[in-house]
Amino acid sequence: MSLNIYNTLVRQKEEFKPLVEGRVNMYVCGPTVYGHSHIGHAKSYVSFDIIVRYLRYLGYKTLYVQNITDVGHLTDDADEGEDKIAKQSKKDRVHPMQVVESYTRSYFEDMDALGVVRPDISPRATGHIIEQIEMARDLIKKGFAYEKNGSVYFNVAKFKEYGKLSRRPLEEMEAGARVEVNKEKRNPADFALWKKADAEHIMQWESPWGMGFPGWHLECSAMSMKYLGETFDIHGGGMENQFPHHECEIAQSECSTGKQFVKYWIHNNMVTVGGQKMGKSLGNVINLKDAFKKYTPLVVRFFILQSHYRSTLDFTNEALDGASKGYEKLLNTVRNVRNEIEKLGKSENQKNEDVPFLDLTGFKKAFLEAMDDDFNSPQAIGVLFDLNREVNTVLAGSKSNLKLLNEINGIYNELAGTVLGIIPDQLESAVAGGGENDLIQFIIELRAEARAQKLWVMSDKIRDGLKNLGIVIEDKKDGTTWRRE
RNA sequence: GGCGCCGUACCCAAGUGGUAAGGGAGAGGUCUGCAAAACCUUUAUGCGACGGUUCGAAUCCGCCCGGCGCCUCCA
Repeated sequence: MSLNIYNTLVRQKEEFKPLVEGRVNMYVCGPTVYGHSHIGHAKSYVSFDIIVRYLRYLGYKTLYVQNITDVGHLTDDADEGEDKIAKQSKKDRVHPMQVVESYTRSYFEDMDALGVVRPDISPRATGHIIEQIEMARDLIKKGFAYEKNGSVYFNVAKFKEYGKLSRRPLEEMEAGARVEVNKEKRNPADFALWKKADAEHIMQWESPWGMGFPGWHLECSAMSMKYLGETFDIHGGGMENQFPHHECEIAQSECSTGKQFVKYWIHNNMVTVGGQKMGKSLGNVINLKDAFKKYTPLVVRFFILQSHYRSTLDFTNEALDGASKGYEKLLNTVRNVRNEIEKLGKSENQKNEDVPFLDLTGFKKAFLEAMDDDFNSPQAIGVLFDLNREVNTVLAGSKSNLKLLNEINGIYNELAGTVLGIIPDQLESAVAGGGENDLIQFIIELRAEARAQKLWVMSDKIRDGLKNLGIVIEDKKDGTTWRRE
């Protein structure tokens, strides 16, 4: 089977064929850095993270570009209102660039915690003003844009295919339905490539049309094409950006180059909170830094991957708690496999005889088939749990050997680790030595003696005490193991 | 008003023509000094309602009900 991707452009799954054999150029709309990241960012970037991870797993040399928007988004309409970053800088009483810097760091901090692999290039809009001006100038020269009072607008009427992504025919759009029509525009649907800046506007640059700043949509076109070429393989983003953002990107890019802009458009769905849209206006935005206080980042990641990227994800404590338990179950098995490997590695007895049969190849195949089908991570995780059950059975039995366990460990590392990114780098081992671990091991030995003498009150007290310290004791046939909660 | 999505057990969630994955929770059992973990069994003749197409539909078509999103900044 081969990789199939749901392409918004054609509204169906298509077999993935890169423009250049063995290579993938991919761009994803990044965050506007004027506040801490929220769970919506988490869903989006975790989703695209497994797409990048899987493409790389399949052997594609993947160049992943994700912008940082540090200027240009306005609070109301795309072309009106206040600059959000400028607004935040006034509120925090710091320079806009300081706002941008601190929230950019915050963003990467959160994404790192979620195990999101960093983009190869994270271009900033303010670092590409020249490219944006150049593109606007080119579009004027080619007759697709016009200047009016120091601002530059894209003339939507000049691009017949406008609306092909979002399937909104221009003539059916109600002009000024909710936003007052800008008098400078020839057509209400025209959008700004460049905006004239007032004197008090802090972030502004010199241009052929006077002092100003770039329009919202321009940065993504200018930066993606700069690093990925005039036509590239994949462009991703949130569904809410299909219109107008991505539509405008297509219009300005294809008019500028005369070529197709993007081959596959991938859109991820939104997060809801208690069934309601999450948004600033509703005041129900959940920041990641807050969410992480209650759920570890990898639980959040696992929770996200347990639903498909094109489905909405409802963020509730009940659902998170369920995911948390399931995740722990999966991790427990991986931990036990590793413990067993260390233990067997040290012992003389390799227990080679009668090794149970485990169809690891079959599990791997099922996993990959799920991922091939438009990155169906929930189904892939289902396969992992099927495998889990059989591995637990092997672990509970007396028949296993190092070779089999190493193969099992390899599969977990490959599928759950490399592809899904849900196994932490550091998974404590109860067998490995080291200061605190030795101490815990010593306490467990004391308890073993108490148990040998049937001093149940004492042994239970030790168990409870360790539990209160976050250390869980498990008595097994061949001894006691422990793990941190 | 225009465009679009969704409705699967108590909760979360795959499945898009061949007879309901997986996780959580619940019940019973095995193991255990007791726990915990793990394993086994069990929990939707049923996939919002009603019609239709088909040998066969959760899956396709129609209609209705309910929820949500976009059209305005948002991942």
